[in-house]
Amino acid sequence: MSAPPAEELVKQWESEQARLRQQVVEKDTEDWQKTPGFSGLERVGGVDLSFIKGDDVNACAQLVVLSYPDLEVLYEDSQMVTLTAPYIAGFLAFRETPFLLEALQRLQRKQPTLLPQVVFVDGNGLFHYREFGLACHLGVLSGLPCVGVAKNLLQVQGVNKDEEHQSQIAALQKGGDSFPLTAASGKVLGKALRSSDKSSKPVYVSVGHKISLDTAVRLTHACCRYRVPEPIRQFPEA
DNA sequence: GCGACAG
DNA sequence: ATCTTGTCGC
Repeated sequence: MSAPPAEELVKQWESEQARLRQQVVEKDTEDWQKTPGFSGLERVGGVDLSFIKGDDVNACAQLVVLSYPDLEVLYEDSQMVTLTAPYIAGFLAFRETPFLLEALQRLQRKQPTLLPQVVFVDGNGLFHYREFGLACHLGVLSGLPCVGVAKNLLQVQGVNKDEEHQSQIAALQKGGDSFPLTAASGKVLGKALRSSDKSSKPVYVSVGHKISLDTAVRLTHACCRYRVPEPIRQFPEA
């Protein structure tokens, strides 16, 4: 048997994204999201896959749950996994989601009361070529509210890393300041957020699932001690 | 040929 | 993603 050509795979993945895209909920669905201080929010999660050296097949899938607002570790899980799908920009979810979901399912089985009320994901949500990045994918498949936080700008739908963008970054004065990432269509796909007073390089926040963009940005800022939100900043060692 | 390319 | 040391500044 021969492996399916990459082109065929990509077509298949595109249609899968289009199908799941319809299930994304782009607004606040939880009570805690609607309060100024997120009252009722007690657990925030983060997921990530980390690699070693030049090995792009074996990775460590990690899930951490922190208390809110103290951001103390309540739960952590690390599992070595073997990846099957290649990394193709725009299709990160097909490579990582299965293992992130497994981690959430292990938690649900062992300590369901520790399930996070929102999950931070390394990568984009709606800020994506087809408005369905990793954070949306994981959100829809898990049913949990998810927030996408990317450390680098994906140049997509007319959003460019040009001089205008650079000057908007320069105008972010303090932690919490942000500016919208607007697609050619006019839709705001995400926001560039200065996540702390000390970091001049912003993070790129977008809706994953079951949360509004403004709430996602506000929550991200509330979870940042440094540039990257605590739940996805640094994970325990493998 | 050159630039872009979440993780 | 990951490889890597020092260095400059507060």
